[in-house]
Amino acid sequence: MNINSAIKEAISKAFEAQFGAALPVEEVKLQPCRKDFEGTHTFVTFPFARISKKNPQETAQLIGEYVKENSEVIADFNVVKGFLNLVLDRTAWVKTLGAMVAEENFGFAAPNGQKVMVEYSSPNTNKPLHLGHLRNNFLGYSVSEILKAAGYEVQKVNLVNDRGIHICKSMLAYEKFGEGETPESAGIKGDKLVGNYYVKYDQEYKKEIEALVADGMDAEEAKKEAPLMKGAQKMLRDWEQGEPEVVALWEKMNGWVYDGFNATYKTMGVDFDQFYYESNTYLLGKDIVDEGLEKGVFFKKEDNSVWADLSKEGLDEKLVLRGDGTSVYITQDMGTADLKHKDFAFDKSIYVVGNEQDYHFDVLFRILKNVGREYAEGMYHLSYGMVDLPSGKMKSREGTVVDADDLMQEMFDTAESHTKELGKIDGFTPEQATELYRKLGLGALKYFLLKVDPKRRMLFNPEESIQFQGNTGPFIQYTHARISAIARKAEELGIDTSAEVISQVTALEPSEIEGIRLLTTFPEVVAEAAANYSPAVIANYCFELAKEYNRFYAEVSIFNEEDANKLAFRVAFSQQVADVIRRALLLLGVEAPERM
RNA sequence: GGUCGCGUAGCUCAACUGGAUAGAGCAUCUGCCUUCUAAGCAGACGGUUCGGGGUUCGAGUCCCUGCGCGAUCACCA
Repeated sequence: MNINSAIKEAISKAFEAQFGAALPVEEVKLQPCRKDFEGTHTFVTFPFARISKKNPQETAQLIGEYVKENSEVIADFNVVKGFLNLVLDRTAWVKTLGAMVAEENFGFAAPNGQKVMVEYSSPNTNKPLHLGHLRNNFLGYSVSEILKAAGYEVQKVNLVNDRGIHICKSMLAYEKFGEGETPESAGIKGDKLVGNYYVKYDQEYKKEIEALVADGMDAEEAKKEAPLMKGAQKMLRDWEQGEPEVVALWEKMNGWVYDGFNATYKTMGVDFDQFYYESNTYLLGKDIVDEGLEKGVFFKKEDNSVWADLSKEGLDEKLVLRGDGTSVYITQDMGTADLKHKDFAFDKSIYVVGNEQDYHFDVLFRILKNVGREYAEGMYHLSYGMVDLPSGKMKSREGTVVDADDLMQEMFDTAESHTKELGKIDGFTPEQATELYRKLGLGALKYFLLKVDPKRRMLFNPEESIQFQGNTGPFIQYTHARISAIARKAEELGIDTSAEVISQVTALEPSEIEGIRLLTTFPEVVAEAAANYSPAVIANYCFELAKEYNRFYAEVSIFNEEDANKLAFRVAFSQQVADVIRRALLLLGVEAPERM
């Protein structure tokens, strides 16, 4: 039984009976009752006074009288101005819990037949992953899991930026200064090694510019004329021509980077169903340019360059093909969109990309609509804010980035020292302990990055940001571990939590009622998180549920309870909370330990 | 300068999409381990929701305006 729809139906009927007015069930909105009033659900009557033809207070009173009389789930009510507060019947709560326990995967929706593609991560292969990538990856993974839970078929994809001038810079620096170094010989991860040469390139390039300027050259000209810049550009041309030696070097170095990335992805706990590589897609999109010209949505300038005129939509003109016929960034994005749709036939296509590309995606989606791509209606740019450090923005070339591998390792170390300080490591094998530190450290980090609304930019202070108390991943994990201990003990004692037994319970504690009420909202929470592409909704829910459970845990004894029915009910309630916490955390990519 | 986003307790964030007296965590202070895990619980302290107008039964939320911060406005990706 669904308690929320039962209430809504009762209210809808009350409108019919008391006012002869129609109020469809879907239009009945309930909100949680404020703590200072008696009841759990509140119906606000102000918007409906028009329909009832009574003032809000009278409306609330008359509805209250009707539902108390006619609905089995409503035991009592009180009216404060236009607010109708409802007190539900005990047996309704008990049945509700029973129904949740019986339902497999409570809260997750049945398949809705829709397909959604989520693109995230999308790294450059010239440098290692950093803190900003962590937010991207955690977001993309979590949103994918949330969409699955909401009934979608999800395809996670990673569009790897594996070509271009920036890659050539690393390659050139390696060729000039590498002396045949390999990840094995240097003893570092492949992505780190390649990243070092990207930095090396920049250092040497700056030296060349300085030298040229010292010889009297203009600074702007020096940037163009520096041999390293010339060399990188030549290398890019050679690569595009398929020059065997350049391609071989490119393959070798990208191979190192992928080994490094795969290790980092594994540590992060993210995965992909499909990879796209820009080296395969960078020539796509030109057919769409032709198509747009034919349809008259693009126009050609005298130098043969092709443009989209978006001025009528409040934007500017946007170049989609250079005068020499070569592509720009948006050209290949247009082509890749077609490719993705051909591969997966999505109803929705999500791009998890930082907010510095808001304008780019606005333009891209409009162009695709203008050339008649119906699938463009389902495209969405999941734009997230940058992660700033106390020192300001992260700049990879200035070495102020927080490396993803290093940060995760720090988290594991911090989790280890916390756990040891608390003396909670008894009975763990070394392997189990390591596994626990991994779950806790990663849980703290993921939760920290995901609990904030994606579009907000956020501050990350390595010393202070990560805590293990309060509104944190480990707090929620701890709640789960506590309940797991209860479940183990109940198992040992052979507690019978069958529906028959728990339905015999004769009284409920306020914290049990509030806990069950929170549990009933889980399906709506999942749906809301999916609709808003927001893991923060799930995170906040987990915290609220864990907090409420901990209150219950402190106030109510389980195994000292003499009434066997109450005892069984509390065990069942606890297990249901643990189950929802566990599965909600999984939507964030966070694992819930059995012990900690 | 144009466009977009953001501005809530000392700090980090919520606020069910317009509902009641704006809530949590951290920090500070006070209690609670002989009882199922104290990474916990209870309490205190903390607010002109950036300023000013407006819309209505009701505004942190919507509209206008000013201020501040950020992003973007490339034949870069």
